[in-house]
Amino acid sequence: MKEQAIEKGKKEQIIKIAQELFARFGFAKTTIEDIARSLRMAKASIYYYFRNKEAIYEEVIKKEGRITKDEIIKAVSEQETPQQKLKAYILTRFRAFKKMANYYTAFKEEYLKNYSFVIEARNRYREFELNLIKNILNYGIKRGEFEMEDVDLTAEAILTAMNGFEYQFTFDTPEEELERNLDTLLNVLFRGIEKRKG
Amino acid sequence: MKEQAIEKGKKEQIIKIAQELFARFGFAKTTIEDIARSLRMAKASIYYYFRNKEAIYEEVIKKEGRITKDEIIKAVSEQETPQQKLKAYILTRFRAFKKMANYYTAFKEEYLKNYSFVIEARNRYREFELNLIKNILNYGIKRGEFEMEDVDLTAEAILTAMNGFEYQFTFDTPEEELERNLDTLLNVLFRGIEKRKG
Amino acid sequence: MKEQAIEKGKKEQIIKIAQELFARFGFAKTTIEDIARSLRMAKASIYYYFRNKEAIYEEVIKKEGRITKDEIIKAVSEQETPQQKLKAYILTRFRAFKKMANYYTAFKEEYLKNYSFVIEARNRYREFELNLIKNILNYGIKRGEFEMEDVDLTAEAILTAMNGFEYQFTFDTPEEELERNLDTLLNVLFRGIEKRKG
Amino acid sequence: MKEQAIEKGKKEQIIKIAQELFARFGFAKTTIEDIARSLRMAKASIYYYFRNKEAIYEEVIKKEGRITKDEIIKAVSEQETPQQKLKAYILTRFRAFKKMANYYTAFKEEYLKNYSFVIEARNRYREFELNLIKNILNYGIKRGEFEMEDVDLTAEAILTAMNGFEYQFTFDTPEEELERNLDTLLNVLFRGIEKRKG
DNA sequence: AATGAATGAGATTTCATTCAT
DNA sequence: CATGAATGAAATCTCATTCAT
Repeated sequence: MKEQAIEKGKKEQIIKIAQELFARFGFAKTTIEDIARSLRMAKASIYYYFRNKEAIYEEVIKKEGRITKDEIIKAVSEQETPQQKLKAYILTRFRAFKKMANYYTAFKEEYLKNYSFVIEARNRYREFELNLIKNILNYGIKRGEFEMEDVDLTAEAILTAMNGFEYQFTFDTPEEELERNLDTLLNVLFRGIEKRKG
Repeated sequence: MKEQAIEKGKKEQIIKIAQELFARFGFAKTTIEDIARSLRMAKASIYYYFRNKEAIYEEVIKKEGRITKDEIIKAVSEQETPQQKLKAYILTRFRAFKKMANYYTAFKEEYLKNYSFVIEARNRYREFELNLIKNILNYGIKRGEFEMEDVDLTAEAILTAMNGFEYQFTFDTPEEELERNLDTLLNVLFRGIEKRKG
Repeated sequence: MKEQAIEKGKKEQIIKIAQELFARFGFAKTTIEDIARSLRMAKASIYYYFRNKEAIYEEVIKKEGRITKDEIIKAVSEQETPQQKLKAYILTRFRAFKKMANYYTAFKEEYLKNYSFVIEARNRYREFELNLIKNILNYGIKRGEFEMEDVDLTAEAILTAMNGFEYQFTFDTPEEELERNLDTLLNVLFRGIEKRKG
Repeated sequence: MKEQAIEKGKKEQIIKIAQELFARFGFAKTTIEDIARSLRMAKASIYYYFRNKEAIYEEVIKKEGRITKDEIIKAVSEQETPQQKLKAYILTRFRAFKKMANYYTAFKEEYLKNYSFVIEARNRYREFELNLIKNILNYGIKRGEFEMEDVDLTAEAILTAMNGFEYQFTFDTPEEELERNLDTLLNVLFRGIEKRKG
């Protein structure tokens, strides 16, 4: 039972720390030195495990993507009604992104988009989310709870709105405020704001 | 009638170019050299007009904030119904952000938030938007077109959803697709997705 | 009358020092730091004048090529007989290469041949020398002093032999020894080593 | 009968690979990692067999020197006439150097000359060659085939010319072209280029 | 008002070498 | 024997900033 067992591998440690630092300071402003210092390693040692800075970033992005998806799938499947599923999806997504800041940021910063793995990740993720939402909507329609003209377009519109949520989290909005906000949003989503005639 | 009149001031030119470059490559990845080269100036000359790189950024942010607000106010006031006003607001905001990428990005990147002027700008802008939305909602209620439990919360929820739109634009979604998407979003916003019983 | 007048330009100074250092330690073993220190400049200042290390090397090679050719042309044209011309060519070439070690080395080291400018330089130079030798040989033939089966092949053979001279200089053979050696070589070149029958 | 018997010793394997790599990329540009990777060994394992990089190089040089000399001696002794011996010497030397690039390069690169074993090798080799040539020349004189004023100087001149041949091989001249070139060179060497009066 | 020149500080990366196992 | 891991030292290169003119 070595210490490594606890340390779960230097490579993972590096990814873990890098994840935090990239999230806090961005890719360009996080230095290899920063990462090494955080781990009490020599700068050169990082290069034993990773080809270069970009390679670390790639791993971070992939890891965050994997976890984000897993968490969302789990949370959604645990819910019964389509309304609850939608809420679980949004909330989990929000909480995930809060932890997975890099994943999110990678899709934003123009210069990061030069990296092909960023584009791929972003496309795959969009596909994943769109499918998830469509599934929930169809499930709701089958259960007679939802009705809408075009499922695909509605899914896209919802995804768009959801992306607004990520925006919020960058500012450390307290969890409670967010949940309240989310409820209102869902209310609007389910019932609209227009007066129901008759 | 100096040449400056035509050139509308070197300072403004610098801001203009910086705006573009920051938008494209981010603050950290845009160099003073880049800015100078684009203007066919010497790097050192930039420092005649600006204390440092950060100062240029500050001006860019302020300018973008001013313009964004102006454009939104104008577009909203030109519309008649609250629905139209909301649509105009979202669309204008979207188009503005497309041009004012820095304004938007500044609010995202963690390390940029160390700059106090970024925080201030972001707070002021949030206030501005929240007020605008509330005004539209109240206007809709007064006209008997909208109904909702809590105007403040609904305004926040809408703002949140709107932020999702900014997210989209980073990926050069074609305008037509966006407008269609917006219509669906507005439809959901106005009428919800839940089946109307009876 | 500025100091620069005497200093004949920092760029040239850098080339001059780099030329010496590259000659002494080779391209790989000469550092930018070495060059900067020799000039009492900051390392970064070198980069003000040159894009990178390779760019300095390129200039050094070009300069040495230019000077080498000029010196050879001058020396050869000052001589009257073809024998004297050949001797002048070889001797000047030798002395030039002694000073222009980089030019010579560039053609040797395998990894330097990755640089296209090295290949170009080497080809251009070979062409130059081959033409020069052919001209001298033809001149000798016209004057009735030389005879040979094939001028082109002979020129190539002589060039090959001449390249042997470069080899010597790397070991700081004293000039007098070399001149004596050269005379013997020329003697062999002119008269051969085979016994003349009859 | 261990596996080592087949592998003829790890040490020799290392030398063999190092020989190739040094030849291709030069001493400075060949890394221990390169050598290890080529052998599918760990970098650290190299240090079990060799004190340091320089020690590998020393062995490479020594090995190449040994083989080069052996091959030359063998080739020369197999020929009958002094002319044939000279040709055999030059051709074998050329072919040897083609394979033994390090041996040759070591004598060139300034910074390698800091290593005493390089200087020694080079001196011993020069002595070896000079003696060989002198022997051939004397043999030719005894047989009444050669005549020359000073055997020692002529030997040095020939050696010098021979060195030109090494220069060629760096550029992958095809064998056939080289042999043709060599014949012309030998022709000049034997009979000179001056017109034979009478 | 403008800039050429220069630089300090720091970033990424490379590599020979060591050491514990 | 062999090697995974680690690192010091150094190399290349970048860039915001300063300064003299």
